[in-house]
Amino acid sequence: MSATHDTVSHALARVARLHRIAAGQLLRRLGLHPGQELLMMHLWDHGPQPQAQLIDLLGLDASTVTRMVQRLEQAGFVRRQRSDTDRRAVLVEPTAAAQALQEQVVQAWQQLEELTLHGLDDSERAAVSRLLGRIEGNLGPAASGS
Amino acid sequence: MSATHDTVSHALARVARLHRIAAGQLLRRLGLHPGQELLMMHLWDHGPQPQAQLIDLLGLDASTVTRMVQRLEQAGFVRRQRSDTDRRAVLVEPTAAAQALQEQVVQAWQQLEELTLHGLDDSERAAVSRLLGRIEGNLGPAASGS
DNA sequence: GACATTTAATTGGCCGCACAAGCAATAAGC
DNA sequence: GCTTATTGCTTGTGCGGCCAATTAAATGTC
Repeated sequence: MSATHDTVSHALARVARLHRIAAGQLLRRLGLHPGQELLMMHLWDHGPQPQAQLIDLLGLDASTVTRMVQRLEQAGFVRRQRSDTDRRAVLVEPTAAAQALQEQVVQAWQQLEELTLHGLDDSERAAVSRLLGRIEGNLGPAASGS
Repeated sequence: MSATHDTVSHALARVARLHRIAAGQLLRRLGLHPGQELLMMHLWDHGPQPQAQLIDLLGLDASTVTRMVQRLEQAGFVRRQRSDTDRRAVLVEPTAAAQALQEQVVQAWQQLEELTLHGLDDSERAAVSRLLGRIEGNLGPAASGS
């Protein structure tokens, strides 16, 4: 197969894109765009919280989260509220509409998970988790030499 | 750690983003944006080819490739040429400037690969490749049941 | 030949996402 | 107190990426 570089990096990029597309198709009918569901899930899990927290937890850029939250607010899924104790912080909380969505999102996410891991047995799934974790550690914060 | 859903899907999304950021940092100084290097590599590997081919090979949306190629052309890395045999097709070919870049890109890509897989032994690396391949198959074109 | 159909590419619109720069409020140093 | 970081968020800009709709050329059908 010619390809001198059938690297993991290539594969990772391709898989991630396919995965994102799959997620998009599942989430589309719920009115969410891929990426937003991660934020919403954090909100559902940990309750109302300042954006700074979301930024940290999701590992996203602050500007990304700002705009994502703005759009989610416009879509009616979250509410924003300036904190009293710290007037620059913004608290984000899910709306009732979002609560109603939670179940469906979780379901879609399970579908996606099953689609992703279809045909892999338990030990293989464990291996995937473990290896992805290792890679995440490698690419993570303490980004190596220099 | 609370999180009820530490799914592979979550991990995959996070890892892919980290990976993309790492790629971005390595490619930035070369004047390329993450994603473009994949296109260029295909061009280097398989020579001048119509966009349709690139779209197919990369698995990207046609519109994405159109604009990516436009930007790469503006940046001076590719040339576009309407095909004589098929007047709607556009042939894309790397420029000399791009050729000069190839080596550095390949190097950056190797660095990225090493960073990504740092600390994993051969068998683990093989496992990553194999498992990603399986997942890619699952998410791929013939998207499963129903 | 005249027609509909498929294919190649493009454009418009919108989102995720990052980096860079900026603004306002808080905290730290003196 | 006043000045200087530092922190939390926002806006500007630009690319990757998708989908939907459009144009133009090539095929296919009658």
